[in-house]
Amino acid sequence: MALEHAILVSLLEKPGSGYELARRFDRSIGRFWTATHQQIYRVLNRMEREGLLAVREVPQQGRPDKKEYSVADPGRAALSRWLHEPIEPESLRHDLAVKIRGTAFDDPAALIGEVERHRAAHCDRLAHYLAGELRDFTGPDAPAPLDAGQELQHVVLRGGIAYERMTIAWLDDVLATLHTLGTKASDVAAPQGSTPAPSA
Amino acid sequence: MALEHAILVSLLEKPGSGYELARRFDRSIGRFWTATHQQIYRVLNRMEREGLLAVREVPQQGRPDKKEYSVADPGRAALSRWLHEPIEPESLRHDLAVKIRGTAFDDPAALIGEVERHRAAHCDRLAHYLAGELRDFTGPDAPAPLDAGQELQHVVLRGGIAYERMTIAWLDDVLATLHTLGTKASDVAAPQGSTPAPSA
DNA sequence: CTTGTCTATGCAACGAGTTGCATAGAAAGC
DNA sequence: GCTTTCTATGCAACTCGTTGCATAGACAAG
Repeated sequence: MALEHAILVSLLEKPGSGYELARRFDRSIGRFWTATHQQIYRVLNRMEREGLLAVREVPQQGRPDKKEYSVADPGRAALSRWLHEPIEPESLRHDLAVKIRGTAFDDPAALIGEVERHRAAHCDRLAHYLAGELRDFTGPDAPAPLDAGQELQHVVLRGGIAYERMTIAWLDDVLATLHTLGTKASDVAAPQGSTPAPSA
Repeated sequence: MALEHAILVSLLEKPGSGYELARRFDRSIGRFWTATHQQIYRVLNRMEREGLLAVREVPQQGRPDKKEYSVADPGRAALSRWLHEPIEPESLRHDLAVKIRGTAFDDPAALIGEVERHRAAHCDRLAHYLAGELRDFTGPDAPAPLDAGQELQHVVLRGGIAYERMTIAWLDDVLATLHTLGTKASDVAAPQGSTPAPSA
């Protein structure tokens, strides 16, 4: 279970409540993992039961009390053990790629809007990552010599930036392909079923 | 549920049994999705019950009989409906990125082997994709004018190629970072717990 | 003064995905 | 003769992940 390890890393970087973790996972520049607050609360409870985490009730005023979690020694040991285990290179699950191949059996032009939406979302993320990089690592307000943790966060962020740039370029390629197919529209695989293609 | 849609696309491209689907999902050059045979059999059964697929028992000699699935009209319609729905841009879940950030609380040098292993795996995949591209799309044995389905498969494959190239370059960046941190080893975040760092 | 948003936590139910095991005939290698 | 590998399907049990709902006080906008 990698969520467990992601939580350990995040809590080592900075202790916090389930709510705060959920927001970090949502909005963190390093955005290397996603999880809903439900999942996080459930895993936090389990990890606390197993002694991996320590909890501290923090009373607050003007807002509900919170439970601040931090990593206990067994949690640190568990993380260390995981770091020394080999893991499998991840396998992609890319919905949009499924849609692109699926559009061979539908109207290619109909996918253009969707691809453009995705492209815009990836441009947003890229801008967000670049702003974060400037703020935390390469700008004038960044700490002068970065420590090891910051260097590692930076290299992960560079990965995110490279990913977004690559994806945007690929989506441009996809759009060009869809436009080309749109012009010579009629060589779409003939639908055998309920949705006959209007022959322009 | 995107597995359902991936199965529809794959069966439209070519009908086949659960076993064959599992192998396609495993080894397909387009490798856009992963699933175990268990999951595939279960979903195939459900989709058949729902009338999305048609089955044909195919007796074979020298090997067990198989059930060849193909897409029925309602399945085609379901795919078409899904293609016209917007989907969210996928969110990454990158174990290795978690490990990289986690190594701030451990020995950075210990991760080098792991990262090299991943790099090698991505190089293999890239070689595999490039071979497939040459065979199916750009080489002398490829069909001369590609039809729409092939163009779309090609652009998805180009995405896979771009992803692997980007990843390999990023892993080189990661390795360089880890080596740099290895030389100035002692500014690792001081462990507070059970694993004291050996000061080189 | 009502609606909506933000902080903060959680239950219940469901769906997605994994792991281990079982069956069973054919072929290939040791 | 034995083990392993390949084809082919499936059950059972489990964990992981999502969705909908509930609570509850504080604050801001209309």
